[in-house]
Amino acid sequence: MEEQVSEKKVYFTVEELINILKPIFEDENIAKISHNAKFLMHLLKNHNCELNSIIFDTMLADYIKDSSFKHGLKQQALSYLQYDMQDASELLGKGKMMKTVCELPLHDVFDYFTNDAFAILKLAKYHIENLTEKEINLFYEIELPLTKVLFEMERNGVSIDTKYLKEFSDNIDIQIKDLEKNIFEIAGCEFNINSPKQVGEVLFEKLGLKSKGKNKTKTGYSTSAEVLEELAVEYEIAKLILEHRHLNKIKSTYIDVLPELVSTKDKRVHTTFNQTITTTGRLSSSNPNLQNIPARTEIGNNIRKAFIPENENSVILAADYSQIELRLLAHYSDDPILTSAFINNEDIHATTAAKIFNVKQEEVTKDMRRKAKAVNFGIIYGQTRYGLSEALSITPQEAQEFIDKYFETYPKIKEYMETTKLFAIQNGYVETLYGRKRYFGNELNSSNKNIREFAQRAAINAPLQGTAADLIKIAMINLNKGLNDKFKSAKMILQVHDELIIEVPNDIVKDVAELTIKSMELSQPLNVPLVVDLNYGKNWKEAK
DNA sequence: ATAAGCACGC
DNA sequence: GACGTACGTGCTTATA
Repeated sequence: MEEQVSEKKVYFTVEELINILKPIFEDENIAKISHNAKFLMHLLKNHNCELNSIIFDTMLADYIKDSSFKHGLKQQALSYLQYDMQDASELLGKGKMMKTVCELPLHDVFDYFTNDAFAILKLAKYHIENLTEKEINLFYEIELPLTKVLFEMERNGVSIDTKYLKEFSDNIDIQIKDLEKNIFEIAGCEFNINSPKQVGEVLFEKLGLKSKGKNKTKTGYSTSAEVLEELAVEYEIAKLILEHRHLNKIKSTYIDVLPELVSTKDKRVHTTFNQTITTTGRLSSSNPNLQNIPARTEIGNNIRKAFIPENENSVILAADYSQIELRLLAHYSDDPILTSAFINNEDIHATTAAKIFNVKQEEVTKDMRRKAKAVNFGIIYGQTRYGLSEALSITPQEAQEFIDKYFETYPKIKEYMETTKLFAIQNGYVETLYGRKRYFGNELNSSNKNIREFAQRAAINAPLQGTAADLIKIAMINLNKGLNDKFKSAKMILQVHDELIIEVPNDIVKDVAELTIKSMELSQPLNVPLVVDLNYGKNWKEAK
């Protein structure tokens, strides 16, 4: 009770600690082993200390070994070493009362730190002994070098036009208020439009609207976009609620949040790219998530105007892979029609449309192309007739006909999918071009049809999505090296799964564009061309 | 704090 | 008869 408020006792400062260790951290001739090196690199860099010569990272190694688990130090120590490590919260407390290590006597934290270090060393040994040659290769050729690239990208951050967002916010506020007024008028009462529960009660009880399809969830009425869209045909209020939801989503998730996250130090927003989260090998982005900035709707797309270069002497350059997963499907299946379509640079959805509708390429209508696009898209995910019927608003029977026709057209794709499933069932995993594995446990043999078929679809998708992830990671490593060597003033700032965003000074934009395409094409590793689309402009929207 | 419902991206 | 596209993050509300 004696250390209630005001004066926190500080036993030592982070600076003191880091300065003692700085000569070691920075010495290139002293190899280091870490758990989550990127986090430590940020911590040290914030105190002007580099972390050089990281030769192993137990978090990355565990992710490579099996992406489906959590990769925390404590979990790993328990499962591989049978160590039950002290939780940080036992030492520091949690919530508001949480202390920093500086507020504890050194000898109290000493045990904790030495235990950590000891566990990391033991785990590194464990992993090095257990990683296969292919996994070691994935580790040293891709994941470990990528850590450094991601670190630099996170530190670069991205410049945000806060003035623009403020105006946008005020503007959208007026529209939201307006919608609100109209909705309340039709409803004949006021309620919280942000509450699905209240929306359901108003629509289905007070107003007695009838939905044709299902409109129930576990807990009550469903007011999902799917349900509201169907209602919107007949009822104005459903349309208004949809619009309200959309505007509110855009405002509360992006417009009002991004400006708050601008760092006072450099006026830029710094995301975290998580390297060990997804089961397929993709990155994820958080705090904020800059991989889900709106793109589909006009209003959402305008958020991208807020992503700008630091000054007018630079541009935002965006480069993305064209149809990378379908190209990988062509590569893996070696299907002659799909492969030749890519080699001849055909419009792939139109080609598919011509085949499944039995018409000539030039007779393909927009609607046929739209349907074929949905089929192509669905194939990558092992989509069922039900999913496709939903996507196209057709019956499952009709959807099945499309799928049958598709496999008739592309028999080698059917074959590839069957082979992949069989491999997964026999081996319990599937893998990417670079040996990244995804395991399935017992799911592929589950007596539960849902679990079983879900796992089968994942087995089909994982090599495609995962290989695409491998490829862009390699491209990022190459590009980063090229930029650091030749174009120091250009900054890689974002990755969105098949797209890279770079901030480039005007005078070198042509050179950097060329380097980017070259880096992403990767000397054409597939039996179909890997094609990169590139554009630049004064903001992210213009770069698309 | 946590769960549920919903919606944004690829 | 219900359930039927992969992978994520994060908002708000409601409940505890």
